[in-house]
Amino acid sequence: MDNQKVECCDTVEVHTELVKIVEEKMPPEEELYDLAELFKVFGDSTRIRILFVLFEAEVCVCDLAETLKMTQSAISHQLKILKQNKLVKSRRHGKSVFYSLADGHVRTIINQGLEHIEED
Amino acid sequence: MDNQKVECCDTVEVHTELVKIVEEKMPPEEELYDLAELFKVFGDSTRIRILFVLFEAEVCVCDLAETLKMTQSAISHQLKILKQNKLVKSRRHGKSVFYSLADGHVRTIINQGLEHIEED
DNA sequence: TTAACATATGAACAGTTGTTCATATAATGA
DNA sequence: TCATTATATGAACAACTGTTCATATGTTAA
Repeated sequence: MDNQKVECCDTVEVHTELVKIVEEKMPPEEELYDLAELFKVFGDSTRIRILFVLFEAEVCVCDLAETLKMTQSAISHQLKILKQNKLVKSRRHGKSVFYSLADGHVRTIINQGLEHIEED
Repeated sequence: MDNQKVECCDTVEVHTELVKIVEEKMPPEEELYDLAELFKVFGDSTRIRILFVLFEAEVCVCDLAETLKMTQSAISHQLKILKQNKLVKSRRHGKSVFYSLADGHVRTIINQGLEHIEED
């Protein structure tokens, strides 16, 4: 099978090879969806800012609201999304609920993102 | 300044310390916006699937469309977004335009994401 | 030039998202 | 119990996003 000489886009047979390779390596549909869902969570600057605060300390909701100059409700809604996606965890102490980072992936992912945008 | 005994949310003074620390470490507004913008690009399963194909090979638009079973137009629109954010680069060869990954951060970011969602 | 093929793009539409507002739930102390 | 404080949440609304459709641009060969 000499697929070097094949020109693009008017062929029928040769691309089946690419399709086969891709189908082997591509994660299943559900995993792709979850992956996109995860990155969607990082794709909002309010949530990014919340994560940056949590890089520094374990913080309660109203302190987050005050620090980021946003309403308690807006912060609370976003914290829910962060928690659903296991990027933060929470702990109740009296009337307050304290949030902190769930694991190290959060830092790694954000740092890789920063490296990318700082590149040029 | 004994800020250990301070209870949450009814204080005025002590939180200024947190605010100060956060303001020091938090990237500037524009950078946060760009960072969120970058992750937004990863936050769509069509674009994720395009990137997974490009992990395997340099591919032209119509092959991407065929492989992913989507219209050429839809793929083209998404490639534009990927290119604007410097995740892919392109090269024209005759009538076709071949796309490939722009740099290694793409793989790293996606792999970190996969690790996170596969964790539990 | 003209026809045919490959890709890019603008407009439109439906579906999604983030914030606000009002209100509910939860914990504490009097 | 009741009032107060802290947090969570549902509904509504405006803003944004991804796909489709029609069409434009770009390249090649005849």
